[in-house]
Amino acid sequence: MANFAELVLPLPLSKTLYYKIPSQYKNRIKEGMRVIVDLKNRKITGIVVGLIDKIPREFLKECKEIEEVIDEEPVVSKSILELTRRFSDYYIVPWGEFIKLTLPSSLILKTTKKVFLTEKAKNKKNTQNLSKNEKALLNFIGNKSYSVTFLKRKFKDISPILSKLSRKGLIEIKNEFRKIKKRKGAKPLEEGFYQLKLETFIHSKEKDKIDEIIKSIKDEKSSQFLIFAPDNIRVNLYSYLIKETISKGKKVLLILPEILLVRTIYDELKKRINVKIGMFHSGLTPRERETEWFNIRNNMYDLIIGSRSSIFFPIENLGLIIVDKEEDESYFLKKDYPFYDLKQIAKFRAKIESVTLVYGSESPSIESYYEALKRGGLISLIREKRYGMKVVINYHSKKETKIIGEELKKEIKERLRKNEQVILFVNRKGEEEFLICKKCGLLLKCKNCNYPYNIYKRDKIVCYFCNYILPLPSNCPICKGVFKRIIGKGTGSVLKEIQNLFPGIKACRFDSEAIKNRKTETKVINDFNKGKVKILIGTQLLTYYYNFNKVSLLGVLYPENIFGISDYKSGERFFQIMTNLKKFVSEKGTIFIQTSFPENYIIQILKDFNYIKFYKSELKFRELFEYPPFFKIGELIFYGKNLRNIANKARVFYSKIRESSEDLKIYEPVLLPKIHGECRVRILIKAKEERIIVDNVKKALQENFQRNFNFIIYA
DNA sequence: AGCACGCCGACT
DNA sequence: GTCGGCGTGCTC
Repeated sequence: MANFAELVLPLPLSKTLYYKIPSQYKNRIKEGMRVIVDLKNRKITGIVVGLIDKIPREFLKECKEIEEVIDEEPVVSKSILELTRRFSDYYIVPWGEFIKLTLPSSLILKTTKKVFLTEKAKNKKNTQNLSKNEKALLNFIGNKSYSVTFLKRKFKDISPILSKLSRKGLIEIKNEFRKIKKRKGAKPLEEGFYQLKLETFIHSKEKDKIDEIIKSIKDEKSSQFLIFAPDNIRVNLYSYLIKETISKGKKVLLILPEILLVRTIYDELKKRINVKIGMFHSGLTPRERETEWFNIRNNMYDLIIGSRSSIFFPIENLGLIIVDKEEDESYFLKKDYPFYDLKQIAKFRAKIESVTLVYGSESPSIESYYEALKRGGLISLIREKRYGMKVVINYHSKKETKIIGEELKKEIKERLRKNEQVILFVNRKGEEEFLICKKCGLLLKCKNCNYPYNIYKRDKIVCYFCNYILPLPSNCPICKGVFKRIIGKGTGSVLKEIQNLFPGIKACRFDSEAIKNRKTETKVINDFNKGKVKILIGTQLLTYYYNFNKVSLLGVLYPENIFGISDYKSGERFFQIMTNLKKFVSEKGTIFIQTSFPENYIIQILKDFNYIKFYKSELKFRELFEYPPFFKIGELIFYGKNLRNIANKARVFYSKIRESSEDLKIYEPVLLPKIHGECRVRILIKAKEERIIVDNVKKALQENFQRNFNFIIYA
């Protein structure tokens, strides 16, 4: 029986720590269970990752006892332990931080600081010569206890009072857990047999190819496939694959990039497959998440449809993982700490659990297509049917103040005359209005994020990045010049212009700002499909929808906002958006692209909308400029409040990694715009192999850099 | 992360 | 003179 437990803590701490197992827990404790331990005088939740008899001698005397074992059953499965361990090592993220990602946040117990009166204070000893405020606080607390944060909110400037009272021994501040909940989720359903509805929508030609996938699932191989097919064909294939997998007694995880798609595909598959389907996305409340998490762990579902975080679900006996719309940027998580690439994790998991991995897309990322061609597993079901669709490329001068040019106006007018509908695509939401100084040309930007301020409610300015709001300044802070308003190019501005151009015609915005809930969403969709709304002005949000009327004109405004930015992926991104938008255009319809850069190669490629052609030209570009898939790029971002600190770290790291003898290209540290008031410094490292980047970054980081950086690889 | 220890500016 | 700012370092 083990005497010690090796624990991982949800902290940016790269080591595991040892704790003694009290005898009453020795029988019960297992790897993957949560425990409560004392760490430097505070209580935290740890995860057991190992049970051992002996620990290194030097730890013996500082080794404390585990205070409580929370779980009856492990919350982190063996394979998730393995997955997170390998992955945290790979991405240089503390193991505990990664395990934390896999659990519903409510399972990581948090302590709050609570204030109690000591016996001394209760007996009114030493309370005579206290200040008015101190007396008031003691009276307020009385026999109860309050959290420090609550008191801070209730009374102002309370910190000095608390520390004084505490020094006088009149109050005590203790760490206490919020209620420990031991929920187990719903009970699993009784074993039942589900009747699989058989459908015959798969053509024999396609069937041959997908039989390979079925075989891989059956043989428990971790092979990887890419299904290159339009939306409807992919969904058909998925439902076939899902049925086949489930009929072999295995489970399926289907990952989609957006909540909305999760709901849509859930509804769609529910109609087709008669099995227990679980749905999980970021729209669930914490309580719902926890329940669903336990339901999944308790084997309630055969198919789980979810967003990104689903990749960490404790699904046993998994046979198939599908990542749909694999090209979607949101799978590359660069917003919160730690950064990670969902597809990378899916690959690790597929390997560890011998699961077949399927990517699906109608416009695959260059990297995935390249890999599928090279390593096999490409299933191409794009029918090169000639569309009668017309692509018009129209020059629109940058100096032009009108958003809708004359030509486009004519086109729209023509459709309206025929009582046809129009979709206009703009890549910005809202009604942007910036402030520019007439005299010195200063564009007013947010001090936290460096994002230009927008005018808000006539007399205020707002940063749409961090929601920082300020009163509208009357003069330029630098030269005291007068501000001029610059109208932006968001959906709101387009709507206004459309309303001026075509009075009496009903037009509507379709972006995350205009579509705040499902009610407005369905209303807009219905109004459009019934023909009440003639012109729909939407952002990229449109690409996640299937259920719109086809239109005879799709207007694309300012596409250079997408392909024009200096990012090796921007061309690909634009082609993908256009592929997604194409589905809204009727066979005889027109795609009208209004741009200041009509000669750009990506615009020219749109003329015949051929993925293979696009792929070939893009691949050549990637090769020439040493971008993925030929070269991998490691991105390391140091962040923190104090720029001097971060700059130091970045400098030390930079000089260290430059000493490495390997074939690396290292780019000098660059200052990035602030996010949430934090400074960021970025260093890029290029090499042919991921491994070379990882190893060298690790070597250069060493122990002194345990936190305050994010690392991710573009592969 | 959060808590302790340690060294410099404004104050009862 | 002290209080308290946050920079640095450690946690079994």
